[in-house]
Amino acid sequence: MATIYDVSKKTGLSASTVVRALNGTGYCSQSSRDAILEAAHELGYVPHQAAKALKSHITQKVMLCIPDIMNPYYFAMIQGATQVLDRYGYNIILGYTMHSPKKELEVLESLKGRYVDGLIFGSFDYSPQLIQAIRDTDLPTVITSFYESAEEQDFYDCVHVNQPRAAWIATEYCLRNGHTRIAFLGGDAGEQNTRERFEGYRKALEERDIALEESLAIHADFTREGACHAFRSFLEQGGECTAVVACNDLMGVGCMNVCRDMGIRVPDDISIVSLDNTDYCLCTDPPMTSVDMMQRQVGEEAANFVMNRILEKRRFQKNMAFSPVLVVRDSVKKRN
Amino acid sequence: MATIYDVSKKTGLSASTVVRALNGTGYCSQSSRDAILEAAHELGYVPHQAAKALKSHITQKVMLCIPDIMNPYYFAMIQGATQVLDRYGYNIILGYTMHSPKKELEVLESLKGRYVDGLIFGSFDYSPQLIQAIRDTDLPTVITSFYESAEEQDFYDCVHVNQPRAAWIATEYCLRNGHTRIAFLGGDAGEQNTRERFEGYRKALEERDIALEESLAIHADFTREGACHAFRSFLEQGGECTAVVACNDLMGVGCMNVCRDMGIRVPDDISIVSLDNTDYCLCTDPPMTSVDMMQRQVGEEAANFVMNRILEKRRFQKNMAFSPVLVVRDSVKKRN
DNA sequence: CTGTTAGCGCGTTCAC
DNA sequence: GTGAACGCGCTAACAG
Repeated sequence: MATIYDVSKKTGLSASTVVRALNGTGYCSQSSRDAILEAAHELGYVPHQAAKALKSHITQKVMLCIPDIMNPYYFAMIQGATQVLDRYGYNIILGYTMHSPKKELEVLESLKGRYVDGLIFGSFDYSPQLIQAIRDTDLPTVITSFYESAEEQDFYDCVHVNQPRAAWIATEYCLRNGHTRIAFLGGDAGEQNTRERFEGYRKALEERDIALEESLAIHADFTREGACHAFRSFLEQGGECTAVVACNDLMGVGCMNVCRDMGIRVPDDISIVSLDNTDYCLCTDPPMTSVDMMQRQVGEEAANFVMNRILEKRRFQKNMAFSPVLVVRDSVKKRN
Repeated sequence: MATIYDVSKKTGLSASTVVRALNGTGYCSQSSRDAILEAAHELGYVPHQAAKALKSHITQKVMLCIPDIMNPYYFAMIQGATQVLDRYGYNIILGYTMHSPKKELEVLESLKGRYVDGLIFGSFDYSPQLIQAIRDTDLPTVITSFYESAEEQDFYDCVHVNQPRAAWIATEYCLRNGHTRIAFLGGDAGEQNTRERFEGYRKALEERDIALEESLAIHADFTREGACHAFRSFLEQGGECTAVVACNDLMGVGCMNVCRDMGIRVPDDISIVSLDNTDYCLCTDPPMTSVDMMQRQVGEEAANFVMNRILEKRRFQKNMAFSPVLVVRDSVKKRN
């Protein structure tokens, strides 16, 4: 591997001149610059990243931390973030926390090794402990959820989609179509994510003076299999509803699977709305009505925000909220 | 951020003793070790990755290069690779080549900056130029396809699934079920991936003495939208078939979409088999019969192979081929 | 068993 | 304009 010293030797110029020419920083005559650029090219010189990072504290890497790689929710986000970071010459390091708080803390701890310049962090559940761990990394960070801190914070930004509103939109759409017995299919009730979405569901019902029924809240685990199991149990135990709000597409698909297996027609017997609007919605029959959670945009803006903090050394906080958008397809029936 | 010098100062021992204690390399008395470990813990010492990499040439990172983040084909592969690498304390850097040969070369060029220890490289099309570029990185590499070189090679391994066989299995399954007019829905005919799969399709027909019909080979682009468009054109222009072998699930779903829109029943009117066996197959109605391409296993073994090269400094070549497995669901009808 | 020393490749003074 | 010299934090001889 060629170093600046090889270029230096080849051109007869000093190493520091080589650096100045290559980085376009400081004085360098045109002729020297030309000679250096040519020599560097011939030698296939590429700066050694570790050396550069050690000296300049710039790694050109951002960690993108997500709870679940197999969840399609994150694909568009990864894609959006990747494309923006790529424009800045930045690479993504994947942090995979496997939906585990313990693993999340481990990953954050490892970040103290300073191998990234910034962090985009997605979690299902922002505990105070987690926020503290994020703060301890002392890294420009964007979290893809909204976490209001008690204190004035200036170490992280929030780029997120209004979760309660997404569930509200889905529920309200069912209500508007004449449904009143609407089941809520969510994840673990203890997690922020599910709590927020449930809140939107609750609010929509309340606004229309429809009593919340404990038994209509079904808790699964954000997977298709889990939803199948939970929704089947619900029905087998005599649960009745004319519509389901599923907290993600995977669970919406699970519902559809159960309906098909049990001979229940969608949307004639049961209507289904899910949240996420991934490509899964286009595979089902009927195509599934879903609330777009703007994942690509979240990924893009999160990347823009970290890069802004990194490059401009911005210290004050910026938050951005996207409003989710209902995408109507054919899985909801109008009742009279 | 704490350094070994901080630990050194705090314990009164020299920096090298600190290193020996921390890395468990070389002599160090028990009492010194205890003092050092405690001090390191108190200071929250984490070794600086860039410094470590500069000195030891170990980055603890592997690049995983893929052509398309939104293609579900790769999710399981990423997941498999991530989990194995995680066990070794290695991180994944995502290389996203956007299905572009130019971008592939750019990414490989950047790797000369030595910011990873190894490379897992997926491509739709291994050109000699690409292979040369991979060789030029001089990095332990695994490609997720089989590329037989003219020379004896020792710089990369192949972990892949037998592509012609996958298409052969899909086609043969249709034939076994009495179909003879079987359409082939592939990607760009110039790409290795499509060529290989077409070869399996061709062979299956040949074995049963069924003439290959030019017009039954439909070329799209591996996306759902592209497949919709191509398959619809095929039908509208009078194309006739009783079965379709789609080169990936996305395209299989596209076919199903078209059939639904045109009032064609699956599998009664047209049978569909796809390759990949991602979760999309479980969303469709009927569930789609597909050939499992063992992506998780490919990811896992690819990771094991790179790690083996990195840690054991293995130089000779190892190749591993997985046989694809047919997963029968309900999208193929038996004809008599 | 421990400490001193000398780089890894690069960026940044600071003299010239 | 240019080059010499130093240090980022860590590792690996080597001498003690």
